[in-house]
Amino acid sequence: MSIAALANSLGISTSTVSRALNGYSDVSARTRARVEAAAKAMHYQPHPVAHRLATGRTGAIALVSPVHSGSFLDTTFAALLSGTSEALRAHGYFALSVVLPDGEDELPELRRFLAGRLVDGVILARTRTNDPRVALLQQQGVPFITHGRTQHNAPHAWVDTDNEQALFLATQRLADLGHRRIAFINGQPDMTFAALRAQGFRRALLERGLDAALCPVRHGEVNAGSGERIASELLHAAGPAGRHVPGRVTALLCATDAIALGAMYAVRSACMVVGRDVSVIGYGNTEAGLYADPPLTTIGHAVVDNGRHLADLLIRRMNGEPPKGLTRLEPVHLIARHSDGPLHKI
Amino acid sequence: MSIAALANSLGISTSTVSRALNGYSDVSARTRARVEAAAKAMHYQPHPVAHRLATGRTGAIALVSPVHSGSFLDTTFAALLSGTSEALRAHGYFALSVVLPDGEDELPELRRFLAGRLVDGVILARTRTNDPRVALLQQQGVPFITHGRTQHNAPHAWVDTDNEQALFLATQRLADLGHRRIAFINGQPDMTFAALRAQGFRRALLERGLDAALCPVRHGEVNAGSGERIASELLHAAGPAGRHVPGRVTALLCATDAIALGAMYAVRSACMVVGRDVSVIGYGNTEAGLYADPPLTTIGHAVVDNGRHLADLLIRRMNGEPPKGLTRLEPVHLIARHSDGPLHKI
DNA sequence: CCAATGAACAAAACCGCTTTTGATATTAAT
DNA sequence: ATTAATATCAAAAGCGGTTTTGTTCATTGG
Repeated sequence: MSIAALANSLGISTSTVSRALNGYSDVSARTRARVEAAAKAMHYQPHPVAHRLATGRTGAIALVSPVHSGSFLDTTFAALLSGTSEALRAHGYFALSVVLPDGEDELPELRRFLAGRLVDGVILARTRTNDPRVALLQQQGVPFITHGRTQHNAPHAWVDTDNEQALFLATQRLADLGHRRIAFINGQPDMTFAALRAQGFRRALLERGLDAALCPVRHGEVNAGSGERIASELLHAAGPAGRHVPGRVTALLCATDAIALGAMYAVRSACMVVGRDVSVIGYGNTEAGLYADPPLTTIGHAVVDNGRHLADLLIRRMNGEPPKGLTRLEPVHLIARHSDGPLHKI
Repeated sequence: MSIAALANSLGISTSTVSRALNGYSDVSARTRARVEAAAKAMHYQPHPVAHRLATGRTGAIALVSPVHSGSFLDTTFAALLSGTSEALRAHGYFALSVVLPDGEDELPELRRFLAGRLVDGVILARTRTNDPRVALLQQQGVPFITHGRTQHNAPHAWVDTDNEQALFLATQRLADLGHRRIAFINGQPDMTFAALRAQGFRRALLERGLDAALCPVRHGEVNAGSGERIASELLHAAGPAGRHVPGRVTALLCATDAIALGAMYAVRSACMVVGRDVSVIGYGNTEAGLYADPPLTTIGHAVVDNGRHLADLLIRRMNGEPPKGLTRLEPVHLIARHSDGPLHKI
C-alpha cells in the first residue's frame, strides 16, 4: 500500500492525501474524512524509510555505551536502558542500545554509526571527564545528552547522580563509626563518576579531620575480580613508614557493588570478618549486594528514573531547546546493612 | 555531497557514478578510477537513508529482548549483545538492542518496531516454547534467528546452549554426592530453557534411580529475590506425608546464579551451612557466583560465543539460506566450586 | 560492405513520501 | 461589477540514491 495507490483509489492526488493525513489546513473537512476512512480501510501506513528520506527524522534514538573491557554491561546500564525505552516509547520513539568496541576503534565506530543516520538523537553512557565522543557529537550536530557530566567547554545536556555526595555520605559514615584508615577502591580515573566520587571522599576526610595520607584511593575495573585483587593488596599492605598509626586499612569503600563483592571475598581470604574486622561499602544497590553475606551496605540511586529523565531531556533537546538548562542531578541515599560496623581495635 | 554534485563535477551522469562505485561491469577502468578518486577527494558518501529507500537494506540488525518483569536484563543478555555486536561489525552490520515491554504490549510493540524497517534481521532472545513473536516474524517474512529453540512447526534458525545436558550433569553430580531429595528452582515454565532443563533434571533422576516425588520442581523469576523466597519455602517444608524418608530437601538446583545467590541466603537464614547442610548449584558462571561465600558451583557456557554464532547464522539466513540447517547447540560444562558437597545425615 | 555484436555511457524510471508552487473556483470587499 | 482574498486541490520539485532501458559508437563476422 503506497500513498499513490491510496490516492488513486480515491481519485485525488498524492499530495492531497499526504496533506490530509498530516493535518494541513488546506484540505476540506470532507476530503480529510474520506482520506482517513480509506487509509484505515486499506491499512495504509507511510513507508518509514521514504518518510525518513523526506523528513530527515527517523523516530529512534540510541543509547550508546562502550563495552567496558573486562566487565560486560552491568545492571546499571540495563536499568538505564529499561527506563529510557519506556519513557521514549511514550513519545513514539524507539530506544536502541548500541555497543561500541573498547579502545582505538571506539571513536571511528561511533562516527560510522552516526553516519548511518539511524537515529535522531543519542544518549551517551559512561562518560569520561574529557570525552572525545562528546566532542564528536557536538561537531556533528547530533542532539545528545550524557549520563554523567563532563568538563567540556560548550554546555551539553546531562543527567547525573550525585556521585560526590554519595561518597561524602559513605565516608562520613565510616568516619563516624571510628574508622581512621579508609581506602577507596575507585573506577578508572578518567571516568566522570570516579573523579566526582574521589572529590566526595576527600571532602569527607577533610570535614571529619582524617589523615588523607592514611586513606588511599586506588583505581581499577568496576568488577569483582579487580575489586578482589586491589582489596587483597590493600589488606596486606602495612601503613606508610614513619607513621605511628600502625597496621592496615580498616574500611573499604567500593565504587560498585561488584567491586565490593570482590573486596568481601578478599577479606574472607585474609581470614577476617566483613563488618567486624573490615568494613565494606558498595555502590549501586544491586541484588547481588542485598543477598550477599553479610548483606552489603551500599549507595542507592534510582537508575530507572535516570533513564526516564535522560529520555525526557533528550526529547526537549531534539525539539530545539538549548542545552544550557537541560541538566539534572539525581539524589542518592545510603542504604545501611551489615557489611560495615564500628572500628574494632586491632 | 550528493551523487549529483559528484557527477556534475566530473561531467558525467549520476548513473555512471553509481555504477562505477558499485562495481558494475559496464564502466571503463579509466572512468571508474576517475570516479573513485573524485569520491575520495570530495569525501563523498552515499546518503544512508536514500540508499535504504533504493535498496531496501538498512545495514543493521536488532537483538530483541523483553524486560523480564522483576529482573532487568541480566548479564547473559549483555554478553550476548557483546558477542553479536562484535561479529556483526566484522560484516559491516550494526547490532542494535531493542527492549520490548513485558506483557500485553509486547507483541504490538514488536510489530511496530518491525514496521519501522530499521533493521534487516532480528535476533530473538529469551524464547518461549510457544513464542508468538516467532509466529509474527515468520508471518512478516523478516529474517531472524532465536536464542533458544521453540516448538514451532515451520523450522527457523536457532542457537541454543545444551540446557538439557546442563541439568543432567548437575543433577547427576548431586546424586553421586549422595543426595536423594533434590529440588530444582526453575524459571517460568513457558520459557524454552526452563522446559529443557526440567527434562534434563528428570532424565538424571531416572537414570540415577531417584524418586521424582521427593524432587520437586518450582518455577519463579530468575532473580535472587525469587530464589530466596522459593528456597525458603522448600527448606521449611516437610517431606510428603506417608513417606518414610523424612525431612527436607538437601540440595537446591537453581536455574541461574542469581537464583542460587538468593537460595544461599535462604539457607543461611535457616541457620544452615551452604555446601554442608544444603548443596546449591547455579547456572551461568557469573562473577557474583565466583565471589560468593562459598564460591558457587555452577554451569558454564560460552555466551559470548553464542552471540557470535547467532550473528553468523543470521547473516547466512539473510543471504538466503533456508532456515532448516541453520542451527547450533552449544556445549556446557560443570564448574565445581564449594557450594555443594556430600550429603550429611541430618 | 552491411548487419550484428559489444563496450561505455546517458536517460529515465523507480523507491515512496513531503512540501512548495501553481491553478481554479468561490467568496468577500470595494 | 470588478478586484482581491480565500479555500481547495493538483502538479511538480524535492529527498538521494539504484537499476533498467536506450543510445551512440567502434568493432567484428559473414
